[in-house]
Amino acid sequence: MELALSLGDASKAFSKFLDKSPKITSKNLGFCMGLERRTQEIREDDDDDDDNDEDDSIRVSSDPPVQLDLLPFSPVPRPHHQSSTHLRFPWLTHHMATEPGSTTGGSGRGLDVNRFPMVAEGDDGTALSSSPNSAVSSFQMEFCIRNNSNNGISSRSKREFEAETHERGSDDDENGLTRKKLRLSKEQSAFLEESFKEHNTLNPKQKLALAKQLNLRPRQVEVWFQNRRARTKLKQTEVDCEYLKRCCETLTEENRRLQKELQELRALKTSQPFYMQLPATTLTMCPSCERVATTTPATATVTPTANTSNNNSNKSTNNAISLQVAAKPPRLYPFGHVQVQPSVSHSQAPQSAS
DNA sequence: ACCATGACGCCGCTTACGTCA
DNA sequence: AATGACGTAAGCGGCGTCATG
Repeated sequence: MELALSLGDASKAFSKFLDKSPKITSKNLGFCMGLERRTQEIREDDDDDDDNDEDDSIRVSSDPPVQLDLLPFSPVPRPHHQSSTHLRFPWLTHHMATEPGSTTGGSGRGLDVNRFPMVAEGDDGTALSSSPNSAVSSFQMEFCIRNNSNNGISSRSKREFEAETHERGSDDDENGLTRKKLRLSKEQSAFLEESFKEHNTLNPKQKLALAKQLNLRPRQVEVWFQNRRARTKLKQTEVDCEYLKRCCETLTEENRRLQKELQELRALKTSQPFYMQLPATTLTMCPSCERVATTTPATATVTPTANTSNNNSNKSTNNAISLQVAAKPPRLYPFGHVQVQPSVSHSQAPQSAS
């Protein structure tokens, strides 16, 4: 049995695992088990107050057994020009993104970040704002968008405007000594999410471009991506743990079943008269695990071999029971696109002689 | 070729703050 | 209004990598 357990960088671990097991293809990922219905949804979208949260949630049920087919984690970075110029964003669709003459500052994304003065940047891209955590950026962009599209500010924006105005005032009062909590606007977060979908890491150019477009400091973009990667990893770890837990449960159940079967066979062997022990059935016991495989000339065996690929344990133990599990939990990278397909579960694998 | 050093980016951990029930 | 849980932006230190001398 081969299981890949990774609580660290799962993607690397599993890719290594799969690389080392070239025969383990998607066809072999037949050890199917569903992740149990979790009380906490696996949510890839961190947007916390959208009404359509359910659309962004991944719900995986354990019944009936399902096979989790995974979109391959494809960290292949696209060329920057692809990722940064042709995105469509819902809040821009009708008003700005489709307007060829919109004042985008040449970005083509339709975010009018020039309505308000850009945060001055130093040579290294660091904003030369008076306050290290100046809150000008977040509101500016939202104000631009809403003002552009609605000719007015929503109540939320108004509230934020007042709050931020207050913050700025206090910021000036305290000369930026206290750490101010800057919450990115929904639009900024969505924009960053879209970028994260394209590439979960940033090169300096991309970082600067994003920062300019969102009217954020490059450091903020960098931090956002770091935190986003951490969140993704955390969720992936949760999924991995859940998956391994289910693996363990299933294997325990399988072990219990086989032990019971072994007991029955032993009882049968001792209770049968001597003359019944003809070579019609051959019992082979693995010396290490004391599991029994029976082979009859014409029928199948109790060996629930789930994988026909050559493996060393099979060779070393001859007819020992081989339950090979080679699968991987659903990958969330880069953005949790998990396709859940009903499939034949392991419990439905050939178990003819039982 | 080898080594020391600094810059840089990422990660893990942590803190501080905003939001919500 | 007070409070605790939770999410998240941001700080900090460590580590690996790379370029340079």
